[in-house]
Amino acid sequence: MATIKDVAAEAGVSVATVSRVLNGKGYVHEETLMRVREAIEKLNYSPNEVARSLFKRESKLVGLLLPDITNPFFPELARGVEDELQKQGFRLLFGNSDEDPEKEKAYIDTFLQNQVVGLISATQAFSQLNDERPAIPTVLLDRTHEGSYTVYADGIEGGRIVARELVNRGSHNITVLKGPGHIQPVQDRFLGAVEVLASSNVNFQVIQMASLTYEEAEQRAKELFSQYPDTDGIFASNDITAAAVLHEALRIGKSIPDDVQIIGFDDIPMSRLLFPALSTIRQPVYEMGQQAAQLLLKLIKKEQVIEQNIQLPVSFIERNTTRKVKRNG
Amino acid sequence: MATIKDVAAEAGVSVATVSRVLNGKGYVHEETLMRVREAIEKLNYSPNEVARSLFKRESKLVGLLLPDITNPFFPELARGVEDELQKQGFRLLFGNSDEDPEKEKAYIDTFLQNQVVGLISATQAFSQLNDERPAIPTVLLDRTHEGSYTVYADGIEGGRIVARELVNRGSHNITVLKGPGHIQPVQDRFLGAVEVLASSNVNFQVIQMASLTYEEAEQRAKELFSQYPDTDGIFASNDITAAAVLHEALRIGKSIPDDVQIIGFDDIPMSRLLFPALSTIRQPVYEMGQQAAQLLLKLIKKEQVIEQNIQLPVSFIERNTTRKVKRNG
DNA sequence: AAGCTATGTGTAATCGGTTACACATGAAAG
DNA sequence: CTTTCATGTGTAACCGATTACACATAGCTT
Repeated sequence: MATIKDVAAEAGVSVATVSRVLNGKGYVHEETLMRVREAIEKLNYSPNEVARSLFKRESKLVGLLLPDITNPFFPELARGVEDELQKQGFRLLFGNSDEDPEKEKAYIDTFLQNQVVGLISATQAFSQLNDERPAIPTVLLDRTHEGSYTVYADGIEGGRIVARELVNRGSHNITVLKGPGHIQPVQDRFLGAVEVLASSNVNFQVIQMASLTYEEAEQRAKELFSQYPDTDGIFASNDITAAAVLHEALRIGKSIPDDVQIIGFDDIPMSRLLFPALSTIRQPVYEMGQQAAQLLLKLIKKEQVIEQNIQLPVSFIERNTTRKVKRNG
Repeated sequence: MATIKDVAAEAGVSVATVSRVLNGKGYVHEETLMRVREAIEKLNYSPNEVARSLFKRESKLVGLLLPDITNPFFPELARGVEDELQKQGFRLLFGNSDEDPEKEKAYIDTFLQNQVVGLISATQAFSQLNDERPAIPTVLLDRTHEGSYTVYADGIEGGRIVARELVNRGSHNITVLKGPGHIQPVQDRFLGAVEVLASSNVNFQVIQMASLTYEEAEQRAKELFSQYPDTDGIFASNDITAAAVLHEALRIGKSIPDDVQIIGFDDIPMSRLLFPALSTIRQPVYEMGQQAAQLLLKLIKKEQVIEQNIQLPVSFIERNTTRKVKRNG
């Protein structure tokens, strides 16, 4: 690899001059400029970003921390972040933490050691790092935390919508599969749903889940149908859970949506491919990633940010696990 | 952030000594060691990886290039790679290229500028960079290229299995949705399937697709059923395509698998959740990622590698889009 | 007693950039 | 004719680590 010295020698100038043309700052004679450009071309030179980072004390890297890219909710998020950062020449250092605080810390440490200019985290553990938060711009994504910059979808409203739709479409006996309480956005969905259910004229019960994995959901779904056989409406907290519930319902011979309506949350790509296609709440995931990246970019450039917390709207996606609503009575 | 100088001052030694304890090489007096450790602890010091990289001329970073993490095939791959590298303290610089040579080049350039020690690429464009291949250890993943280190699944055998299963389970009129020919592993599946079909006593026809996206597949599926209404077996080239075909088949009232059998390829997570659950060829995706990482690690450490090309076996996953095979006639 | 070797530590060069500062030149201003 | 300023370029310090090399000390060997 050619260095700036090689280019300087080739062009017959000093390294300072080469650096000037590289960065387009300071005076450089037109002719010198040409010579340097030719030398760069000839040697196929491109500057060493590491040396640059060292001097500047910041890189063109951003750290992205996710719980698990394998969870179908996250690839779109990551893509939104990446597409937005990439435009500005930033690159992504990326890690899956599995919500394990140890791993989390290890990643953050090495990210910082690599002098990332910013951090985006969609992990719960991260948002709980009260003390010792990294001193660089940080945006929480799909998580919230007092005093942090955050981008998230309106989970409360999402939960309300689910409850309303279930009720409006005729469910009277609703079971909510409640996700782990320590995950804020999941908690919000639950709260929103309960708020509406409590003020509606329906029965409802809650089954607490320790995780939102397919495996646990399969188990809970069995319990659900044996414990509450009269359930005619289910809020599944996320689409993966909903998929498991849907499968179990079909397996035991329920007719969907006639016997039981099911609504998920997230609108991950597979939801439309389920059978029956899953009615769900759509979060604008890709856009959330983009917004987080844009917010981070502003923080990095120390531009003024108007909103510290960006909340994006959710919407109901009607598919075939809910009944058609009757119009005009 | 504290630097090595701060630590040296705190411990009353020179930076060289601190460096020695950091790297555990060279002589350090027991007592000095203690003092330095305490200073490190006290200042909460951790070495600047950028400065290290500059001097050593290599980082602890590996570049990972994917076509699109949003394609459900890739998250597992990425996870396999990451988990394996993470164990050895390597971090991932990651980019989606959309198979766009421009983007591809931009990513590779910046990866190199950041002095990554190795590269893993699952993109087609990359494997076609004949000249000007980066001079650092590189492993192609799910792609092949003469003279490169590669990790991939046995697509030919996978294609054969599909054809055999379709035929053995009673299809006589088979349509193959052939993926784009320039993607080697996709081509292999096709070749394997044709090899078996040609020597079997069945009719078959081929529909060429320009991509393997859901959108195109929806379109082609319509053509398929109108052009070849007698089709009773479909090889869909990947699971996403299979999902589209399956939906279209159900939409026009075909009974699956009685009227038409469908087999996909990849066994992405959604496949088991489709209805009917999709019979497919499973690639050991996570393991492929791991193997690629392990191979790369060996190349980086200049250990001897026995196989330049690692081919992993595929297997048939029987679910409900294929008919049960009759045993003992 | 002189010479070796093992141990322990510091000085300074180095990696490849950026930039403060000094200096030179020529044109314009007074 | 001196002063001033814009333009153009080079020298060298610096970012934060690593490491070659020099040097010092102490214990062994012969």
